[in-house]
Amino acid sequence: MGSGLSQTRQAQLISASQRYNNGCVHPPNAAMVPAVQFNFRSHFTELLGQTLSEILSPGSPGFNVAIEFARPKQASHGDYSCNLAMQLAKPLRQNPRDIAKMLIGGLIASPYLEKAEIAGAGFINLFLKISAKQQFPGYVLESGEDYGHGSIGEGKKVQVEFVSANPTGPLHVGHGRGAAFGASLANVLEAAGYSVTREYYVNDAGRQMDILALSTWLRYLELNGVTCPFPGNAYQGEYVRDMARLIHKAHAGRYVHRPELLFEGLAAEADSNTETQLDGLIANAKKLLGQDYAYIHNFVLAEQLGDCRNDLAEFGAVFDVWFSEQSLFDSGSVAHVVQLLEQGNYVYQQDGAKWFKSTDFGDKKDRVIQRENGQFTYFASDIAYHLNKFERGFSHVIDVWGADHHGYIPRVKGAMQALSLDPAKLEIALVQFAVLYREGKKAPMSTRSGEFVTLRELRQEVGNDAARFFYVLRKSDQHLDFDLDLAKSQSNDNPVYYVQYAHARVCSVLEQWGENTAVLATTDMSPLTNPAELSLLQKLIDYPELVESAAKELSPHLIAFYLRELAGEFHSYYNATRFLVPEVPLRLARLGLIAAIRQVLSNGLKLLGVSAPEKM
RNA sequence: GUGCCCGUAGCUCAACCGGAUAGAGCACCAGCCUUCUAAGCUGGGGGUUACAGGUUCGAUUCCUGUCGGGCACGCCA
Repeated sequence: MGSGLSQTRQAQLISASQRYNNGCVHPPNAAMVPAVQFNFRSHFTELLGQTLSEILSPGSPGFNVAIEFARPKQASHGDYSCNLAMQLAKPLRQNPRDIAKMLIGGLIASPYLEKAEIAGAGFINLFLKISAKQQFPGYVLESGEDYGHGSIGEGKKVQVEFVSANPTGPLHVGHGRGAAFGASLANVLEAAGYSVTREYYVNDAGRQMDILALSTWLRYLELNGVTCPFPGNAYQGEYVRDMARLIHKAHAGRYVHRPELLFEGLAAEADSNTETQLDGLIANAKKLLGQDYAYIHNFVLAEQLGDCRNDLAEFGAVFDVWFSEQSLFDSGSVAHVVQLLEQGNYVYQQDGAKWFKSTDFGDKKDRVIQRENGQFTYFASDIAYHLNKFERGFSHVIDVWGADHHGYIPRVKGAMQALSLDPAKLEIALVQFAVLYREGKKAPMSTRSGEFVTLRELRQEVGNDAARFFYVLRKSDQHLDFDLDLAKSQSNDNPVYYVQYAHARVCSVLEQWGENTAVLATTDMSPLTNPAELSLLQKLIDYPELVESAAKELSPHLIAFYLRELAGEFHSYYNATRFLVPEVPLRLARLGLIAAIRQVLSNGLKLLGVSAPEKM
C-alpha cells in the first residue's frame, strides 16, 4: 500500500510514543487497562529514539536514521534486534560497537526489558522479561476474535476490486486464485483497521458478451432443428448449451428469426473461424433478432453473473458492490471522461480515432480511447471507472489483476495523472495465474475452447478450505503450480489440515479438561518457563505485527506461513509436553497458553476464509 | 526485437524492503502410539542463492552484464 501506509505507520508510532510519555500506556497487565494497542517493537523503537535524540542533536549526521527492530532467528540473539549502531557508524565515523555501548548506556529503563546486549558487529539485542511475555495469553483470550486487529488503517476507506472476470462462462481455477487472494487481502486490511469495500467490475459491455450471446443463440437454433455450423472461436462449453436449453424450455421457438440469413454476406463455412467472420455473425444476429437480441444478451449475462456470484459466495468471496461497465456508458461517464481528457489537452485525433497521450506519463505508446467506428475502447471505460472509484471517496484503491495485464498499469496510472488524481493512491496487486498440472503434465486451459477446470469443480473435489489455503500459500506475484492430483487427493500433504488439526487438538484437550475456559483469561502464567513455551508466547506476541505487515505489503500469504509455523510449534509442544498435569497452577497456565494459541489459529484462519474445526 | 517479473535443497516455496550460521513443507533414511486425536512428533543427509563483476562494515536482497524461463507489447477485453 506504498507510501500512504508507511506514513500511517509513522503516525502510529508517534501517537504511541506520546501516549507512553503521558503515562497512558500501561504494561499489559491483566489487572490494568488492557493494552490493546501495545506493541513491544514500537515501544523499544521509542525508547531507543529518545536515547538517540539525547546523544545526537537535531540535524547532525545520522539523526534521521530509521530505527528498526528485527526478530532474530536465533534465540541467543534476543527477542528484538537493532542494527542502529551499524547504521550510525559511517555518519558518526565511530566504531559500531562503541556506538552500541553508548546507546545501551543511555537506554531508558523499561518494565519489559530484561537486558540489552551488544553482539556481533554491533547489533543491539534486547531480551524481554519473561513476565512481559507471560501477560499475553490472558491478553489474547480477553481480546478474543479481536486479537490481532489493529488501527493502522484509521478507518480509512479502501476499495479492493478483484476477480472481475468476464461473465462469459464459469470461473476457472485461475480466477480462483484472484478470488482467494482478494478476499483474504480484504479481510486482512479490515483487520488492520481499514474500512474495506469489496468490489467486482462486471465487463458487461464488450464484444465477449456479444460472442457469448451469439454462441447461445446458435445452440438455441440447433435445439429448434436449425442446422448451421458452430464457429470454432465461439464459446464451446456445455454451459452454453445449458443456457440455450433454458431459453428453449421457456420460450420454445420464440427466438428463431430467419436463421437462413445468418451467413448472409459472410464467407463460406469452410473458413468460418476468423474474428471478422465472428463479428459478421454478431452483426447479423443483432439485425435478425432486433429487439430480441437484448433479451438473449441480458439472459446470458444474468445467468453467468448469477452463477459466478454463487460460486464465489460458496468460496467465501463476498462482494459489496457489483459494478457494471455498461452503467458507465449509460450514465455518460465514459463520454464525460474523454471530454475531460480532451480539455486537458491529452487527446489527439489520428487515423480517425481518438488517442490518449499516455506517453506523456511514461507509457511506451499512446492508446486509443475511441475507435474509428465511434465506439469507446475498454480503456476508455476503465478510465471512467477509476475516476468513479475516487469520486466515491476511497483513500486507497487496490486493483487485483492477472499478471498478464501488467503492461496495462502505465496507461491507467497515466490517465489518473491526466485527471489530476494521485496515481500513488491506486495500487495494482498482480496475481499470477495458476498453472495446472494433471498427472505431472500441464493441463490446457482456455475458456473459449471449453477445456478448463472450473473453480467449482476444484472446490467440490478438494474442499473450500484446502483451496483457499492452497491459493495463498505462496506470494501472489509468483507462479503457482497447482497440482490437481495432489490437491484432489485427501492426503496429509495438504497444509491446511496441519493447521486445522492443531486447532482441533486444542479443542479436544480443553474438552477433556471439562471446565469453563473463561477462567484461563485471568490465570497466572508464571509457570510457563520452558523454551517451547517461551517461543510460543513470542509467537502470540508477533501476531498483531504480522497482520499489520500483511496489510502493508498486500501479502496475505504471510498469514498462511505464520499459521503453519504456529501450528508446527504447537504440535511439537503437544508431543513433548503434557497439559493435563496434576499440579493445578501449571495445568491452568498450559491450558491458558494453548487456549490462546487456539484463538490465534482461529483468527488467522478466519482472515484466510478457512474454517477452524473443533473435531477432525 | 523492446519492456516488466522471475531464477534459492531432488520438487514446491520462504527469508520481516541490506543483517548474524539462508529456512520450511514434500520426497528419502532412521526412530516414537497401554499417557490430552500418529491428519502428529524426534533425528539425519541434502546449498558456490543461475553465472561474472560492482557498491560497503555486511548482498539471496541494490547496480551492470551474460545465460535461462514466464508475461506483455491490438482501434480485444
